[in-house]
Amino acid sequence: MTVTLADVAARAQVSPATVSRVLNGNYPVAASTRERVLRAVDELDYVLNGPASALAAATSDLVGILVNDIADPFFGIMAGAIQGEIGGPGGRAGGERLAVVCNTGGSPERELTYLTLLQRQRAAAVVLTGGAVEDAPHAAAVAAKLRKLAEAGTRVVLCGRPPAPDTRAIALTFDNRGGARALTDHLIGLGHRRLGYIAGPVERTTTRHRLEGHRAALAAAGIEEDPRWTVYGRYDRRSGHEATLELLRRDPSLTAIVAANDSVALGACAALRESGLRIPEDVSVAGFDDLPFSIDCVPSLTTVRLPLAEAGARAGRVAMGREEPPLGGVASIRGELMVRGSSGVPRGAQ
Amino acid sequence: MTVTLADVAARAQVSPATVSRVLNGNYPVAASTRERVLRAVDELDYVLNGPASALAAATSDLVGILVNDIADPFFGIMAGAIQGEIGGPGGRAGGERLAVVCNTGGSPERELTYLTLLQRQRAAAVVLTGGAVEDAPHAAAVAAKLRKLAEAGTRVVLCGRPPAPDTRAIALTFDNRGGARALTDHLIGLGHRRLGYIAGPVERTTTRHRLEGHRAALAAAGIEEDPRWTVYGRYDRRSGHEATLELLRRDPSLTAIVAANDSVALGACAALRESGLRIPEDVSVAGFDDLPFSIDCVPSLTTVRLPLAEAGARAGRVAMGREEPPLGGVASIRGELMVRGSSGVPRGAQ
DNA sequence: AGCCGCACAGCAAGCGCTTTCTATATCTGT
DNA sequence: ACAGATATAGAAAGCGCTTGCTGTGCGGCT
Repeated sequence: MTVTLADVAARAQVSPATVSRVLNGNYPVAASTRERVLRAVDELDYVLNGPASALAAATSDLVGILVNDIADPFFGIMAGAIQGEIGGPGGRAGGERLAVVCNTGGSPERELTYLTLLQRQRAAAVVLTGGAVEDAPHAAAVAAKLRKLAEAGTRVVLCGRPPAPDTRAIALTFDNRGGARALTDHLIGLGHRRLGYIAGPVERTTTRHRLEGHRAALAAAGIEEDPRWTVYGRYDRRSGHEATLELLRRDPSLTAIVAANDSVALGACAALRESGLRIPEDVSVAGFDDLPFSIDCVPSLTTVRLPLAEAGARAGRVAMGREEPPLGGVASIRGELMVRGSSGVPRGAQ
Repeated sequence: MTVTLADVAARAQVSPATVSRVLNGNYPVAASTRERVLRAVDELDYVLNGPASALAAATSDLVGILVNDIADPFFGIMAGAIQGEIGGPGGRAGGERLAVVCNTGGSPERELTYLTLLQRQRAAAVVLTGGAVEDAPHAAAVAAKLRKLAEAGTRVVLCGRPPAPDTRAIALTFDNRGGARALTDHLIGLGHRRLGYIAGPVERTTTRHRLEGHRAALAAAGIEEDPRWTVYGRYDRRSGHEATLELLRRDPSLTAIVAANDSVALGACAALRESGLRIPEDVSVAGFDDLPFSIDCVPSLTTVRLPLAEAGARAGRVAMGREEPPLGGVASIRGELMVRGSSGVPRGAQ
């Protein structure tokens, strides 16, 4: 039925062992023999049996990439960059590895199940992207899983995610706090004193860190925050739209709205416009991440650029052991404030 | 070192066979025994060895999803929907399958290599999304691969991709031609007579079909097309930006620009604005796909909505054998014209 | 000339699981 | 109470590959 190593061996008149060695190229084989084998492989259209190979060699060429939302370019860009370095077909790496991205949908259980599935497949490496969920039991479960993966020889890298203590996982973390701080500092510098904040889901680290940075800026400027100024939502445009209307209802005198990310900011812009408010004359808007579309918004979005592709590439290289992990296993990656058209001097402050 | 089935069996005082049956749940096992086994599994923290299992059972629980560009929401949305139905962890499907998305970057070789890799892993199913490359040798190679996959028992589904003849692959195709026709008809109906077209990469089916629809509309209206009105590019905003400037240079009297997709349209809008042209007063713009951000553009984008999530979900179900494939193995999925703010009556036509 | 070492090739023992076939209780019906 | 059916557990034969160890022939060395 299906062609096996033995068939190839028979055809090439060599032993299965030799065929295996030709295919893996990690053992001396005479050129003439090699050629004969390769010809047989070709003629028979032989395809290695991955599971069998993985079983015998006790390793696999699978690399898992976990993302929260595959439809969100934030993750797509990172995943693409990681995959580019993993090798995958065409990657600059030699060995062919199957980089697979797994969509957790932000659900802790799914995350855990995927990790188990990857563990089951004896994945060569795993990269977890995006913020973690701040639920103690879950965090512990994930940490335990990561520890176990590491023990089994799977390299674990966190990309854009806070370090996981007591784990051998390498962490490339985004400095969300610092970026948010710089962003709000900028707004305050323009003269804003009443700033609404549209946060992401409460339980996520990213949400908390960005909010903390925002609040640190307020505190530093001596602005007392009104609890009505913060609304929690999701990381999508719809959430930004709804939250903005809510914010406007609570305090129509807001002069700026800081969004959890660019998509949310986009929704916020739409809501403001529908409410008859001009950006930035009436209300300034700021996003986070600097996704490709941000520059094309009208007005273009003031935001914090996160080097997603670079971070992903680095994570990929580290996962493949092609780059030294940062000292201490943790690196903080800074964002860059991008001041654009959506932020301006508040009305009245001239 | 690592815990195996045998260890669990020993601990539960049963045979390995019994443990396997408990885990797979496809053979009667007494409740008391099952419980004992499960307890042992738990205590030992046993994780099944995927490769070994796949080897013995001659099937795997891997499902491959091929996308052209993982950073593009067009693919992200489809991939997410497919994955949702594949089961994956948390999916409504019971069995846990590892849905993996592979990023081909639009490269034919990568596509082929990924297919081989999936064949090597004995994937349970493969879903190919997005347009195909119109290169005869490559198309033949892909068709051969798909045939081989199908022979090996892998279910093959094409989602948003033209049918592959001589293949058992199920195809859910987008009616790009029809959608483009409707879109340009709309523009012509508004009074436009000089329309620029920003196409995608030349060699892609999607590009050709959309362009054909556009031209069919022109022909039906008796408009003779000027070759200067078409520029080929890529499916991203940058390409739209550049192409628009080029179009404007070639013929400043254009009153409308039809873009290959929404991202391209976004870039086109930016270029027009930079050129001091108003949308739609001076130039109308139209996109394709209706990605989430399209409605938030300023003005909001006239485009053709493609039911990406629905199509993906359906493809996923078909791939899992949970839904009957369409008659003849091919279904055409229509888009819906979304008339919004970016298209209007051309200047002078009042 | 004779011996050692090297460069290859083959043997065979698993890797950890699934599954067919077989064995042993435990029922069921009359 | 006994034959036949039923339910459940085990033995063992692989699945297709990798790899440590064992041959074998050859050139180079003294």
